[in-house]
Amino acid sequence: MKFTQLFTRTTREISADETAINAQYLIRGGFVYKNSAGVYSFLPLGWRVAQKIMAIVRQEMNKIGGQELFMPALVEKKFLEPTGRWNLDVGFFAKSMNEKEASFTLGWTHEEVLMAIASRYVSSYKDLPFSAYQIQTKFRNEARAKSGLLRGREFMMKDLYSFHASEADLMDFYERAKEAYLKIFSRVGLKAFYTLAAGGDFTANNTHEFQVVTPIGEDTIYICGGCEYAENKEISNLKAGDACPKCQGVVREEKSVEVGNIFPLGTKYSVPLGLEFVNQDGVKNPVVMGSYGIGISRLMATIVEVMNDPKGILWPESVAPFKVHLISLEQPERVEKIYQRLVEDGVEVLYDNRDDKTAGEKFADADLIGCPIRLVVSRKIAEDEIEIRRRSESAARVIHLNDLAASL
RNA sequence: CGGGCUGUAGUGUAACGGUAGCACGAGUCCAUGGGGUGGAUUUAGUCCGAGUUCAAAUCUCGGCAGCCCGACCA
Repeated sequence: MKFTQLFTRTTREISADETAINAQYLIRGGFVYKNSAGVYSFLPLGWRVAQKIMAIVRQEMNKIGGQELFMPALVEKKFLEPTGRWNLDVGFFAKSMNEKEASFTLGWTHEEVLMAIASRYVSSYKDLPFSAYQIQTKFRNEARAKSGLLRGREFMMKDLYSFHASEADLMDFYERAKEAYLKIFSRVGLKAFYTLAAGGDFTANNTHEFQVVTPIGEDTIYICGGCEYAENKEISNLKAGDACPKCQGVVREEKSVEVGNIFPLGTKYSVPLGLEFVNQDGVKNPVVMGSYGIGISRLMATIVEVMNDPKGILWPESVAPFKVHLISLEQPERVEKIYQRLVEDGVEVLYDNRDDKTAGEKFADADLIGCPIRLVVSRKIAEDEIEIRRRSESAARVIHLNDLAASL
């Protein structure tokens, strides 16, 4: 991709109201456009990042047997009434043109919807277990959208639902989902703590959240410095300095962002909705369920919150919009050749080919956009050389062009 | 949803109730070319609606929006 082909542009200034680092850098870099508070468009750069995150999530969900599907955002009243979630004051109700009362809400979760689908196909224990997921836009009428992409009214979420014949089978899958989640967060460069938490509107049981430590987080968690056991303050009796209930290590308090969660729903929804299967003895039983969420857009924002410096973002290579940010300061013909060769080698390159920007501006933009590797071509180095610098490093070094491929 | 603060150009700011101005940005052109360079030139604004007034960015009321605190919260 050539910089001059991008229809977006970076900006130096941003509204003073934008206090969250993720909002500042993502907007300034041209990753997202803020349509309304908590409502964002993903621009070409941001969409590339989102797609990379989604690809990782898909890979890990597929590995544990998740089957991807796609459900409607419009959810009719009939789905949510049986579980008492129609009037929960969470959704945006779709405007109805010819009835006084709205009959659709914009989906903020999809247990009921998928269960309606599943009921068409599940009748026997032989139909279980299975799990299905989607990556879709969710809508929640947040009383207070804030912190950039961290708390939106509209956001991207991966929601997976699992269906089982027994509690034991659910918990077996629950463990595998946990491992898959930890893998996902690790792959996008984050350290996530598996945290015991309350279930909110989803289940009366305790559940688990995946928490990433960062000052902007809205949650408070207690983490053991020894075994990394963690509890959310909302259910915890711990306080900083306490002994870990698991290993007696010292517990510390941290602010954190909930990037994912897993709920052992059990039969909470299958009972009211009548989702049953016949077991081997011919007896009807409610399906045992779990649900598992990852906020894709929140995850993207969290990565920015954790990986940045005063100049901009430091994307991990796994989710960076491009691996390489190539800057031409002079001799565009020469740089063009390098660009073409990198592209032919399958390297994702953002080539800053602008001829009306100064070196300082190009460097500043490269730092802001945050691709892992910066390459610079200029008169200062020999024809067969190129300058390389990792975004995480302060100093650049000059290498021979023949060594370029091996250095990426 | 309660409380607080605030709405003037993309950003930051001025203007006694009396001509909406400045800087930066952005666009164009020229020069420049290793950390946001210099010059010329262009562009763009009083959140919306009522009211008071000869006259409203300014005063009043009502909306709406944004930010912060709290409550809430996959």
